[in-house]
Amino acid sequence: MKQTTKTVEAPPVLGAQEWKLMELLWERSPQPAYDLIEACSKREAWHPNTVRTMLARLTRKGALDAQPYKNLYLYSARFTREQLVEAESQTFLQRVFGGAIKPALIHFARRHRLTAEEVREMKRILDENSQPPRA
Amino acid sequence: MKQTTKTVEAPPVLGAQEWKLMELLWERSPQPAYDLIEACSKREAWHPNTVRTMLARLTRKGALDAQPYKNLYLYSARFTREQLVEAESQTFLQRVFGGAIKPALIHFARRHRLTAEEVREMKRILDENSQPPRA
DNA sequence: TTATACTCACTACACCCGTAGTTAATCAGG
DNA sequence: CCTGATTAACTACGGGTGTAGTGAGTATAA
Repeated sequence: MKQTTKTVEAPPVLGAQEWKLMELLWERSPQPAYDLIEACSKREAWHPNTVRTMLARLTRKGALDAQPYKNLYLYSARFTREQLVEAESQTFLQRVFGGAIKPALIHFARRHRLTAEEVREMKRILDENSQPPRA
Repeated sequence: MKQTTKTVEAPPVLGAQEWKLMELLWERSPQPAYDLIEACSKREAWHPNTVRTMLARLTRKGALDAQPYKNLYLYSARFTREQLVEAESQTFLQRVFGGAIKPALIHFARRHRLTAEEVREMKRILDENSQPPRA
């Protein structure tokens, strides 16, 4: 069997507009090009062909799965939003903070005012996720 | 006086490699191309011309200032690291989290294990920055 | 003063992304 | 069966980025 080293496929890198298109696919998959074009022409005022090109590229990149159905394709996301977010976050961390999480967290916490409620939530999450992995 | 609306210049968007080059300039500015080429050829194994091209582009983009000195240029960063980090973070937040800070913070806090010390620090920062600005 | 070794400038090229026009295949209606 | 509408495919193009080759000017060493 033809099988390379890379067993687990890494999610591809997306551009800003491509993210927006993916959002639609995460809301609902699969979808035919028509629906996506419809939605995009409203939400983003994109030309139909623009959407089609993006669909083709996203498919080629492996971000989407294009399943033939009658005379058209049904597109669906091949990665969850979480997976893409994770990948993009890694890239971002690497680029901007040299991969270190702490300065990033500090930066975000400093730059954005949070409500008392949000602060409580954050603290809770910090506690949940900071237990020394003693097991 | 010729003065457009945009008084405060926005920092340009940088590629991944460009960030690495900028790091050198943030460590020390100004620097002649030679030193940067030297450093890059060690740290990143880049071809001298590659570095020069990047310097030219960064200068054209307004990320660097090229000050003539004798028969060469002294390059210096025109924005602080903090400024670039801020800009890049905004873009990232927008792309990936629709501009919302909370999901981003949650994502980062969840995905990365922090030491107890770091958790304390984060909490302190959260407290510092969440006081309702009552003054 | 001439060759050498630097400096910077200009050019190249592949691939990505945003945006869209053009063409070919096909399905549905008359 | 022919026509019109729709789908998908192919082509295009400008700007960005990573990577580098080539050329032109100049300061310096021999």
